[in-house]
Amino acid sequence: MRIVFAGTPANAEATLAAMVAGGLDVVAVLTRPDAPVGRKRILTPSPVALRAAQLGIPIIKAAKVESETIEQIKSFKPDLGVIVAYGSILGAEALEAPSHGWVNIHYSLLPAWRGASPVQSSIWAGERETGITIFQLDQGMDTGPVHMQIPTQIEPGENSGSLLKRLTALGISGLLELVPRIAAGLSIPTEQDPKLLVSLPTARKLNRDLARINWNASAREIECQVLAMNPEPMAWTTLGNDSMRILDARALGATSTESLSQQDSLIGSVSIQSNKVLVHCGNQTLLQLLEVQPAGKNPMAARDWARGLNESVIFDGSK
RNA sequence: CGCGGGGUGGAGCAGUUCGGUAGCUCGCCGGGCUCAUAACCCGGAGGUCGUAGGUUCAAAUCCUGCCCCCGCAA
Repeated sequence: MRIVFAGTPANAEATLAAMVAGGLDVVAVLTRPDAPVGRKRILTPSPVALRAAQLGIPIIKAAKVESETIEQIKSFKPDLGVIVAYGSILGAEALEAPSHGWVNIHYSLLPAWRGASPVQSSIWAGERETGITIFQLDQGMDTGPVHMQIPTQIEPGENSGSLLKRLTALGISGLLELVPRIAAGLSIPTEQDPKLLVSLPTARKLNRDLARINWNASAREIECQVLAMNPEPMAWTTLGNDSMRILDARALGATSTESLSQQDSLIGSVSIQSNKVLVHCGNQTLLQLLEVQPAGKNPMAARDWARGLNESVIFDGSK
């Protein structure tokens, strides 16, 4: 099987590397163009582009897959396309470029959480199980027929970064198993339930506004939000004029609000109890901060942050 | 030249405005108290205050150059 691989970020890069290491014949790589990165806006190739270059695989860089790009793809005479977080939609013509079409590794159990942010969305929703789905790409948004799925538990306290790593590994093992079956014509994908495709929520693309913490929510809801947003775009709140990122936090059991003073029970107020940094959230719940990052500082343990405080602190309560 | 914050013993901070030989909360080491402890008490080690130069009797503190880290924005 001559395979064209499309992808852009780190998890796609890991998948590409594993495919090659696993003996798959990747004849070309499609990735997004170099993009400015960081404060200095240094033009940087995507992780996939860097890996492909290292592996000596021809690279096609394109932001949109249009006629010229499609011709380039076709010139490699691919049998199958594999796409992982490429970052752009493939039209009908592009879908037909490889003779067996494209398969996509999606990081949820479709039809749940189709869309741009399946990993974050499932954590934010507080779900306990997720997984990977490898499906035949069609023109819809993650609506194609499913080749295989591998479920996995979401561990307590697991954030999007670590979950994505695990799902990437699952996707790789699934793909390495699936490709030979596709080549042999043995994998017959099953259609997704059309009713569920419509009724289940989609995983919308996250942005900074969605990552802002509303302390009126319950501690458990905020915990899920914090874990979902880590590492991107990272949950945050404000303290006066400065922003502060919350990297890790846990909702406490419902029992510990009693010892708080009146003032400490204001929404968003921070108090210290037996070495725990607690924020009073909505519905009489408490969130224990574990790791934070004030603007301009490096990430630090919440305890360390609290140590340097001179006065009582109240986060801005709502948006 | 996008905007902004910051570099002070292992950690997080104060001190810089109005120069005068380093402080707080922890951690660490030793000892004590305790049934016990992340609690408490006593003692101790550890810092050329990012770096280079300048001003001064004297610089963490004032002036200049440089390096590094980070938030926002993109």
